[in-house]
Amino acid sequence: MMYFSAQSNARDVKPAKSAATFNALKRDIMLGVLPAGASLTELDLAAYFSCSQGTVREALLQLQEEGLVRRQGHRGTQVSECTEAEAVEMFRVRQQVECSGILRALQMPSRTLIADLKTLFEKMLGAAAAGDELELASLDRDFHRRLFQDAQLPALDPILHRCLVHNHRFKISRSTSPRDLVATAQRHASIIDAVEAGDVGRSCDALRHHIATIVDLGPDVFPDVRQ
Amino acid sequence: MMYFSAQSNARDVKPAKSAATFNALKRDIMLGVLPAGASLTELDLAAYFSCSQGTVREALLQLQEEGLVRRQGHRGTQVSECTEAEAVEMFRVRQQVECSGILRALQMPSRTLIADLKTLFEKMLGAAAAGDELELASLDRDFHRRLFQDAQLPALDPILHRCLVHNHRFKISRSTSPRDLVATAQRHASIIDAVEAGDVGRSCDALRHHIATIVDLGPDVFPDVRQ
DNA sequence: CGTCCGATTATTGATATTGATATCGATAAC
DNA sequence: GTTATCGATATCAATATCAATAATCGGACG
Repeated sequence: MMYFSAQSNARDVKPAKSAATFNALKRDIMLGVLPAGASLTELDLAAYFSCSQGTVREALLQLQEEGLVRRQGHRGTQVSECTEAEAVEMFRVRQQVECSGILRALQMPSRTLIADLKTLFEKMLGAAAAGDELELASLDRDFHRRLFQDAQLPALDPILHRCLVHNHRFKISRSTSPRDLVATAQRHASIIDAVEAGDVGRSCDALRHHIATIVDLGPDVFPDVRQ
Repeated sequence: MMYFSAQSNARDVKPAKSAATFNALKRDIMLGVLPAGASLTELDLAAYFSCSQGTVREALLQLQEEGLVRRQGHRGTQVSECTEAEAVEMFRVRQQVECSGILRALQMPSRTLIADLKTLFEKMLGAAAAGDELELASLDRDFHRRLFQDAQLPALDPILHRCLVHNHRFKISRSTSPRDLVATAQRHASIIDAVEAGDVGRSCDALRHHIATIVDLGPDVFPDVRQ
């Protein structure tokens, strides 16, 4: 007999019901099950997810914060578009923000940085081996945000997160066939190596190259990177 | 006798009650009345603004989306910090995003762009003359976002808005004395001139210089701009 | 046949109430 | 004296209900 809750996973301190709605919608939008432009009404979602309108609204507000939906008062909520032009600009923002971040992070990295990155790297390899592209993207966000966390620029984190979500959505929308997810995960190794070595220049270069080569956007987007 | 509502101000098409709470809190945070780190509890705010907890929550979620507060489940809501390092990085993001934006905008500007910018410019001069630094900042956001609107990159707009809000908050926090607001407003004239002339290169340069010289952050932040 | 006005409906906005969770201090056991 | 447990309080989360608003459709009128 068990007198204690089996679900006391220390991870995921957010067992909220709105989170379940949020995650389900996010998944469907990221995978294209809900196409851009699709209308979402609060009461329909509430009925579908067996929760109240307020809970749905909270989930929709979070989705809006990640740029996945667009809410207009009294005119409904629509799934946002995901264009290449926007993806390009977000990749550029990422390059700028993440490279500035790694410069700051390496000046005083937290003691667990390397270990945390390696743990996430292992999980990414696992997700890639399992063919779970969505989980791989989520772990990739965790990886880049963990690295940026040591930059001590918390106000920039939501911006970075937004770019990461849009980039992943764009990448998944472009993946016609089962890509080589393992190679995608493996691409983080050089970043970890450079950070572990404490080499600021090499870390910045590795990160810059990593971001520039996530998807092939043509030679004009990142002129300084030869792919 | 009045047969029509006197409050039918065409402006502010969002007469929502949560907006009033949002605006009041935003004002107090921007002006430093609510200092960084201050705790905000939903029920206290609901009592103060004579509305319900849900309404307050909606306002707080909007504030979080603008980066003015930080919400932690069951641990309250705190006013966020506003550091110089973050402001610097956000200025850099702005330079990147707005300059890319103006390049796209000038390829197919909407017919009302120039007129809209000039209208906002006049309003900025008015707010500056009235000494209303907060209104001037709000109009400055409208100006830059109107310009960016023609870039057709809607997913980037929330990022730009967030940077603008943080930059304005930082600038106001730094303004010890009544600054020369008129000069600040006047600084937008050269951008309008270049855009009206349709000169892409000059527009981009004007915008880049404008952003780099909003506040004096030292020579290392924007090395390519001689102030 | 087209246009304007009004009722209908769909949708979000607001409120009050109840429930869940975390934090902190007091108390008792060791 | 230290630690562990329990309970009180503060706070957020969720639900149900009602109100306000905007889009839509159809008929009357010109």
